[in-house]
Amino acid sequence: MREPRGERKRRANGEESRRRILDAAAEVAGVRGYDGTSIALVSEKCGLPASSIYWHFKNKDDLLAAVIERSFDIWADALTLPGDDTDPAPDRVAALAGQVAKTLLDSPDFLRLGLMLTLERRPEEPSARRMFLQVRDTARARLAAVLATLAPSADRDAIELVTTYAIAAADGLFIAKEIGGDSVDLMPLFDLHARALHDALVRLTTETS
Amino acid sequence: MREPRGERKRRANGEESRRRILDAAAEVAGVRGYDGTSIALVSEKCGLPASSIYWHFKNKDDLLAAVIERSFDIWADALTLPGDDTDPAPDRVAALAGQVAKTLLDSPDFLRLGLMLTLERRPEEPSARRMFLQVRDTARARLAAVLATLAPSADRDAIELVTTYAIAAADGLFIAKEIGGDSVDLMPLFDLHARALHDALVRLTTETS
Amino acid sequence: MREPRGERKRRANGEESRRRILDAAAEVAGVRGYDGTSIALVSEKCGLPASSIYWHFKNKDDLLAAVIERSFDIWADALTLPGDDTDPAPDRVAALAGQVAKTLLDSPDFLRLGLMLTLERRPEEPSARRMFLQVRDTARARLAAVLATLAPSADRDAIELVTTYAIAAADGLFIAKEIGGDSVDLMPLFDLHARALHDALVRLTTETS
Amino acid sequence: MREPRGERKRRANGEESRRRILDAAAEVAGVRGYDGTSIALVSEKCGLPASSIYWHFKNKDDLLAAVIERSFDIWADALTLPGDDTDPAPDRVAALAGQVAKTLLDSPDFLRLGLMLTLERRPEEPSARRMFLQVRDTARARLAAVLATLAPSADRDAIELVTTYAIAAADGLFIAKEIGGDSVDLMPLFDLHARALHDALVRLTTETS
DNA sequence: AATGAATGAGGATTCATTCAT
DNA sequence: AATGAATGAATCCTCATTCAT
Repeated sequence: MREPRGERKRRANGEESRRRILDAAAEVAGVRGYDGTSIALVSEKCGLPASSIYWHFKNKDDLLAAVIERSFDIWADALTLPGDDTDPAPDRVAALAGQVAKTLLDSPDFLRLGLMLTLERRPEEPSARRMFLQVRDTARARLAAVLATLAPSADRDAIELVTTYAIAAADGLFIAKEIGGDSVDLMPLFDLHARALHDALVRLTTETS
Repeated sequence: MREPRGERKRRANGEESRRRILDAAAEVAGVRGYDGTSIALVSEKCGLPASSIYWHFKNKDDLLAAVIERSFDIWADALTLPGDDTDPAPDRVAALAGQVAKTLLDSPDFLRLGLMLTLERRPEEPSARRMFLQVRDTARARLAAVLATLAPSADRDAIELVTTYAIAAADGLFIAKEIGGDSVDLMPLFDLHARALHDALVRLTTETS
Repeated sequence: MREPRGERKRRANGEESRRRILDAAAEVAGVRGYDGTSIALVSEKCGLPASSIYWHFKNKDDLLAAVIERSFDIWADALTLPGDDTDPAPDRVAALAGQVAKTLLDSPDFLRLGLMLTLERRPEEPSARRMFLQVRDTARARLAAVLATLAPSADRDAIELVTTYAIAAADGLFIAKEIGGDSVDLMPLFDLHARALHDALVRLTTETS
Repeated sequence: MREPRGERKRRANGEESRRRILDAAAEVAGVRGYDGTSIALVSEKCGLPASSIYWHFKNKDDLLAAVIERSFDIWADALTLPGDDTDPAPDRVAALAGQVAKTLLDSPDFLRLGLMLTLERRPEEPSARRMFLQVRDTARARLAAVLATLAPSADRDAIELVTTYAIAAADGLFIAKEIGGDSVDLMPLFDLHARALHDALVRLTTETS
């Protein structure tokens, strides 16, 4: 009915198309946020028509949730917790903080989109937001476990408090970097942060013992 | 304020309409972000037709910049820096942190919208974003000055570093509160933060002296 | 920003635009039904852009409900019940039936669209459908009242039965005309129908007396 | 039917798939009409992918025509014309009408979809519509033949008139039932209808003789 | 100071259909 | 006999903005 189109219809390849869509969506959403991410923009970036995106994902919400999920996996994979049990605690905290700083610099889309989703509220919570909060909670649990080994005598609530602070400051530093760009050197900031965490853990240990 | 008697139905009044629009826009934008804030939504919330919004503001960008500006003023007014020069430094830092925590809880729209604007990037930077970064810088300068009086011997770069960290962690704690809601008690977190800042200042003083 | 367009933007005239939209929508919907009536088609027919249609009507559903409402009013206005109380009953029934036949031929959009809406079922009942059933019920009540005066001794249920039959056969004859076009002559059919109604009324009167 | 043993999971089977598609399409189209019946909806209902539907049917039009054809066959099979030539005419008409009423209640999809198709007009007439009008004409011819045996002396045109009226009122009563649901009792209505037909036939016979 | 009406561009999503496998 | 993937056109509707009054 319609002319067969000059360029060969490229061989259908679901796996690859899905990846291309996710790549494009991650790139766009990491920069423009939920509302700012239009299907047309993603379509343009990935080279597939908008209707093809809907073959792979139920809707925009579903797409962005998948973006968050994959971004987290990539980020979590990059984050190899350093050091071993024989190292002194301060060094381990500092190394951990440095590692987090590095991965946030390397793959910032996950956190940037996640924070945007976190701050926005809309009538129907996007499942992308729910997904972010969920994976963030996973990461938080892991960090709490690490901190617990560093301050074995501290009680649960205290560990939770420090964990919350640790993540909050990391979020804030990420934002500071987003704002300041090259004028912000994250390394000394994360050093300062690491020292703050260490001191807090020490204080907890002595106070509760 | 300007209404001489309470009983008269107020006639068309530019000042008042402008305020109603700003109120509505602040409410919407603080929750939905830049893209999510549609003129139609603001119009509905404030009861004035969309075209009237355009009588008071050049465009959406202009409106949101005005929102940011006014929100900052309200926030800054609420933030009366406590204590005087004779109090001991640790108390003053803690009081300051507590004050910031309180105002963020009371009028969160300013920071929430600001952070959303900060994280988003679009082809043409909205002047609302520029406005936020500008007033934020003002606040930052003030904080740096306060910290400088608390650590007189520290050099400029060190003060800048601590200032950046102070603001970053405050941002992060604000977000933590947004996520956690009632399950997050900001007070002990800001206590922890205050202690971290104090220790950092002390360290700076001893290191550089 | 965009060039001001050669043809003068015609002077805004809400009342007239609304009418033009309704005219176009009635024309399209009377032929194509609910699903087949696209906003783009209506827009093309009435000369106003689709977005203008949405200024006048909340959505497609709202538009079509308005179409039904207005079509019914037009139809009901055209339907001047004939005869007076001194005429013999058979003549009055026949005249009434003839009148209905004539108006259905003249302004068929109302009934055609209404019947289409009636037959369709969708997850969310369109308010256009609800509107049709409502005005149809009004017409039904009026007819029942007329028939009651023709068979004063008949009981309520009997009148209801004949009313239902009267309307049903009229619907069916309308459809027959739609199918058959010029090959169907409605007049003898409505004569037959009138006689059937008359006989039924007579039977009711004698049976119940 | 063709399955030799009950226990085997049936393998790909064209006949069975075709039936499943038709079942789903009949269900959807009987409720939603031509436009409202999307291939995606049928696909979901029958469990086969959309592309499989296109393997069995040329296009949507072809599918719906097949639905009409099969629905008519089912309906016609259910309609066993009752009575024999020795019964008195009034009884035979009443029995016939009752039979029609019953089958319409039992398998209403055929008529509902058919009437929807009848009322809609589109640029290209769907073959489903053509199919409905065709089978409807078959049914009509059969009814005319029956009526002719009941009024042997009536002329062709008179029989045609009564046939048209008979079908039209049946259509209308079907619609009344669709609208009124349980509040409409078809039996007395079809009784009334049967009597009207009988009287008309009698009148024809006496008038023309 | 305000607003009813209008409007082109773009929003997400679904459509019927095709085609290589 | 069937299907996963793809696709252009069309769907309804909202967008920011303008303009005559």
